[in-house]
Amino acid sequence: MPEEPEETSHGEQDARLRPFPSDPDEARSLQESLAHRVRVTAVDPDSVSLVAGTDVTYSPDDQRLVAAVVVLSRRTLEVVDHATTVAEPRFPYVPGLFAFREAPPLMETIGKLRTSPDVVLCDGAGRAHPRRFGLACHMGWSLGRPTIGCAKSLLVGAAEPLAEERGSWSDLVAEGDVVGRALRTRTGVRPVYISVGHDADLAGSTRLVLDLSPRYRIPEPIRAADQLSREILRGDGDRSGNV
DNA sequence: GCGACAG
DNA sequence: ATCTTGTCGC
Repeated sequence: MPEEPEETSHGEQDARLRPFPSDPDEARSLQESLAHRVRVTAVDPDSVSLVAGTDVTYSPDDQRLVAAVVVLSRRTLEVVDHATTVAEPRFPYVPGLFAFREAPPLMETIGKLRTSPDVVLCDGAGRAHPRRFGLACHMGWSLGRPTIGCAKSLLVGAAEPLAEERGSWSDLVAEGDVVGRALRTRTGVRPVYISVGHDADLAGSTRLVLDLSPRYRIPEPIRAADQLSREILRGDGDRSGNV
C-alpha cells in the first residue's frame, strides 16, 4: 500500500499504478523519475523489533522462481514469520533493472505475512545503483516503509580499503557520491555492500546489519530467506517445525 | 571500441 | 542466479 499522498506529478501517479513496466527503457526512466523520492532517515537499530529478509531463487531453466520473505526478531534472531510465492519470471535479468524482475513476486510475498516487519533487508542494492534506485529503493517506495540494500558484490562504484576485522567499514563511492558502505561482517572475509533503500541511513543500517550477522557473512534474515526459497524450489516435502 | 555488470 | 561434496586451512 503506497505511502503519503504528497504532491504527485502526473508521471508519478502513473508510476503508482504501473510500478513495474515490462519495457527496459520505460523501466530506466521510471527509476530516474523516482530516485529523488528516496528518503534518508535515521534508523535506530535498538528500536527495531522485527526484521524481514528477502531473496529469490530461480530454477536452472529460468522458467520458475520462488520468492521468500522471512521475519526474525532483531533481538533473538528467532524466526517469527515467513511466506513464499512460486511464480514465473516476467522480466529478464538486466544489471540495473533487477527490481523489475524481483520486486513483483517479493511484494506479493510480503503481502502474505501476518506480521508487519519494521525494516526490510533486501538482497541487492539500494542507492548504490546507476540511477540511485536499486531493488531496495523500489521495494521501500512501493511499501512505504524502511528498507536496506545488502549486496554480496558491487553493481556500481568502488569501496575504499577497509580493515580485516569484523565491524570495519569504508565508503562506497560511485561517480563522486558516497552511495553506500562496504561492511566486514566477518574477520578476514569479503565485505557486504550496504546502501539505503528507503527511510534509513547508512550509520543505522551498518549497525543493524552487523547485529544481524553474528556468525556468517550474510545477515541472518537474508540467509533464512535464501534457504527457504531453495527448499521450496527443490520441493522439500517436510516443512514442519517452521513458524 | 572495450570492459563491467545486484541476482 | 544455477550445475554441486568434500576438503583444505585458520
